[in-house]
Amino acid sequence: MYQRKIPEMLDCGLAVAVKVIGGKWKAWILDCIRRGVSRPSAIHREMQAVNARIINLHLKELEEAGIIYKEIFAEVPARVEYRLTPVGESLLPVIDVLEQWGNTHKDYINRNHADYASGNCQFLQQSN
Amino acid sequence: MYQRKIPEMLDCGLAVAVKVIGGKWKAWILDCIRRGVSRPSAIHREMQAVNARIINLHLKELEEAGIIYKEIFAEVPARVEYRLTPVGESLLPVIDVLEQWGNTHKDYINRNHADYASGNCQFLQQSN
DNA sequence: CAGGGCAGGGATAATTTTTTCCCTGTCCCG
DNA sequence: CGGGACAGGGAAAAAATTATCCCTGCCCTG
Repeated sequence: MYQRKIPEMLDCGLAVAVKVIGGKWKAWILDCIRRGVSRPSAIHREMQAVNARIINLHLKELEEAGIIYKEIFAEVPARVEYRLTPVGESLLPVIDVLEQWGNTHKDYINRNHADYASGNCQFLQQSN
Repeated sequence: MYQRKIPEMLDCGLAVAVKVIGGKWKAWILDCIRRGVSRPSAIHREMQAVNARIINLHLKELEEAGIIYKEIFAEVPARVEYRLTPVGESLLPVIDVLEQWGNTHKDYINRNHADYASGNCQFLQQSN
């Protein structure tokens, strides 16, 4: 693990939530697990675009946070499945809220971004 | 502005939402503005811990996304106030949900993190 | 035995974000 | 005029995150 040089402020609820869900692929991973795509190799297949190494790192972070946990079957060969902890379950509706807000406003935001770049933003005050 | 080398995937609502709210200090800034701390210098005072330069960068990003806009009063000396756009307003309940989830679970998460580090995590399977 | 799926991680690089430092102006007050 | 509040940004660094490459083992199948 990487040793932080600047301490985090995890006393604020928002900071904690963003920390947990804010990783680049965390939400996607959680969505996989929620849908039952729970084995590492399955998740890797599902997320072709993302390097397996990184998915593992994110999985570990989610595990450290207590959002998911690992079930290791004493089979041969050993099988691993990730599952949501209760707190992980409680995160799902939050993700849904984010997802829904994003879907509702993503066009606006992307358009605004483009307009801002070209100076056409509706909120840009004219300098007269 | 920094020129991205890897394109973003902003078709997913969740990615957009995280992008908007995920910056290190964005939510804090939005909270300031929501509470009426709307002038740059006032925000800087409120967020002593954070360098003014960064706050400005975040403000610009929020502005580009169309979450806030700048009102420049033609006074002398020029006065600036940031305000939430309608879409920015619509983000507030989302932030509240995040904040509330975080506050409810931050102790668990911090504890779990510590336990995980010391091998005491309730979800850690024992290797027998 | 050769090859492949599976779980996992070290070392290192690339990219992105955050931070620091310091500069430009304008204005007001004393 | 000197000092300070105000709005803003360039340049470069440090820090953090994400990405790439390649390795270890175990097992199974052919």
